[in-house]
Amino acid sequence: MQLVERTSPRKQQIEKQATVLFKSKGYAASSMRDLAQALGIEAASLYSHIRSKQQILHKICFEMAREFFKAIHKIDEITPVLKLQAAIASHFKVITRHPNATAVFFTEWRHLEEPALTEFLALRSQYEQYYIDTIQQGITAGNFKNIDHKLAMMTILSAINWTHQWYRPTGKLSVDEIADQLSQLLINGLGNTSK
Amino acid sequence: MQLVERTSPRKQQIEKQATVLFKSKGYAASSMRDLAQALGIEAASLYSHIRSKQQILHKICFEMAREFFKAIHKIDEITPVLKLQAAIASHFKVITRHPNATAVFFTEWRHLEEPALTEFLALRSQYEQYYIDTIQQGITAGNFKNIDHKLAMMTILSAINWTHQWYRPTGKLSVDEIADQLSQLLINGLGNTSK
DNA sequence: CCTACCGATCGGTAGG
DNA sequence: CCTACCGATCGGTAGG
Repeated sequence: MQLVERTSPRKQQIEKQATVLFKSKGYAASSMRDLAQALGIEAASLYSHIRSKQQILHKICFEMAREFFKAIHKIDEITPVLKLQAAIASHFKVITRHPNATAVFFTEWRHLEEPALTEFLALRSQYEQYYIDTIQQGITAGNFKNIDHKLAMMTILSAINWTHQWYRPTGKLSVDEIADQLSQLLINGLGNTSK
Repeated sequence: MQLVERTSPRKQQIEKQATVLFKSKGYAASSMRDLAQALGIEAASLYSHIRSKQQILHKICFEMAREFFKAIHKIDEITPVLKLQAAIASHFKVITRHPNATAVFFTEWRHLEEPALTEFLALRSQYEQYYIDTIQQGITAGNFKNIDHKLAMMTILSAINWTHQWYRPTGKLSVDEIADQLSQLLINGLGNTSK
């Protein structure tokens, strides 16, 4: 007796291929015929496994949203500096673990149809609030400069999110080295204060 | 006798409206019928003024590329720190002056057809190289920490580029204040070193 | 998973 | 700037 609804292997395969396709061509420019061809079947056959093109996008976006929230929930640091460092590292690692899905998440979410779009934006705001709060705490505690919270949050998140554009597992820097250098750059700056 | 080829007002109007449309729906999801409707004419009538949908995208992307290069060419600072500060401020100001066109530039360039796409990517690399070189100079001079050049360049540019997502002329921070805080955050970091 | 097909919409042209 | 229209392609369904 199977109580948990499982995703069939074929469905997973379709979703995975769709993720690759959406990433490379964008959601709107990706056709179901492109997707079917990549899988070696007819377009009509896709609909035995999936409901619609939109549903695939929905799944990608909301699964990634969950991954980002999970990353934050694991953080058990107390001081603002350590919290922010941990958040930067965890967020970056979600991107490295799901390079295609996070790329779609970042660039294609706006093709979500209502009410999913509104729900998605609410989740994003909620996530951003964690960073704003942490920055606020750091300013109050005297650890951070008194800088506009939203500007600081946007700067930090955009820097991490942009890694999906250039990070390659085969690059010379390891995942941990990039996470460290990102934290270092964002928290301590590029300037050399020892001189 | 008119030697310089001028863009007719109607053509400009079409391109401006297309920029707004491409920004809000994305290039692929924007139809020429959408564009015509926004202008109160029939889709077929657009082609008296413009050659194709692709040509409009091409113009937007390459005009903005020129704007960004112009911003850099004006910089006459000598020290790496001042050069970088000036570059950040100038780059951000191009975004504030062309909020719609830069949004399309950032998100829709990948819908350029060859050979324009390859040409565009070459321009982008060339532009990025200016930042990499400046960072390299700063490291050599001992002004900057010894951090991966490409990572630093990507972090800086992504932070500035992302401003198009949240900057509003009606916000509480002025253009100069944002430029200052961005430079401050990227060069000196969020951390409060005075404590 | 296929064949056959639907109505809708696409970018663009002909000709005025 | 319009009417009329082209061939191509779209997401998706019916029925097996």
